[in-house]
Amino acid sequence: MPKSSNTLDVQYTISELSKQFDVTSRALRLYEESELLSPKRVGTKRIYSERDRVRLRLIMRGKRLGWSLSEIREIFDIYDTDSGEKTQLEFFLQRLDDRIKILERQREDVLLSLKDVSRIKEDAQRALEKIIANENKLKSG
Amino acid sequence: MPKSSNTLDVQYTISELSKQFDVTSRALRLYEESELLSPKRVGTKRIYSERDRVRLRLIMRGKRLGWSLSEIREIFDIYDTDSGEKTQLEFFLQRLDDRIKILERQREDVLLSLKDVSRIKEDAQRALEKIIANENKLKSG
DNA sequence: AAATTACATTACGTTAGCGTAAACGTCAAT
DNA sequence: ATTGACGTTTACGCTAACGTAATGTAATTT
Repeated sequence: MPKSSNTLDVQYTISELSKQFDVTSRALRLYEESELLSPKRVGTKRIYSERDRVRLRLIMRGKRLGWSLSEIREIFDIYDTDSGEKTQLEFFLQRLDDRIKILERQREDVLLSLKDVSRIKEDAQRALEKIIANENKLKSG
Repeated sequence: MPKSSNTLDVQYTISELSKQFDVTSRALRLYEESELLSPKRVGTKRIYSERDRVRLRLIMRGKRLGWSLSEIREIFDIYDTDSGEKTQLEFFLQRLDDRIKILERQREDVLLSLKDVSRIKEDAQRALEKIIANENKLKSG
């Protein structure tokens, strides 16, 4: 029976990954130092797995939402905790609830901002149309 | 005829405002230096208006979404631009579209994160319930 | 009068998140 | 054998967004 791995055995070099996500290798090394990524080594060279790629996507998402690296790590810790014990699970659930609250706040904030900005845009568009209409009037008149 | 002002003539001291929004006065002074707030002075003391309060709320919202002070200022600039000219209006609309794109990206990111975290929470809850069920079994058995 | 309170300015300190060399190793292609 | 392309570590530099004195002033309170 061949060794079957459910996680695809794809590999990436540091430059491949940095191109894919448009980050510098410096950043990738920092994320590793911050324990967000954990590439294997072949000699001295870093080899990133599919798992690392998935995590990097989550890192970038977190960054777009303004989270710090340590906040992102907290979330990864939650993902990883093997929660066999009851007390650990309860603590774990508490932290999840905290995160959800923050996310819901962010959702609200985004929606409000979108609303504001869209309103301004409509105003501006109307103003622009007025100017254009006026220009046409002058031409034809 | 008395001078009527549509904007309420409420006033706030720096400490009032900092308590209301739970920020330090140092931060408020920094926001002023960054041209996000523009309190009047009575002697040397800062007097904040209702407009400042509204802006501070927007600042805090922006911060929760991870925006830098200069990004927030960009938005305020958009709010403020008096767009009488066509070219200015067009430029203005372009920047609004940029903002909207970023916001929509953020909205998507928040929703994806909420989805992820909620799934993890459900898993954890199921695991916890299993443990509790097992405890009860042991007690009654 | 003395002390407290609330504000002000000035300026140095701190942390996060990288950017940017410098100096070196490794391997394939010319 | 040399040149590039790609990788490594080490380490100093930089900006943003405040924190944190230190010191001063003006108005109240005791």
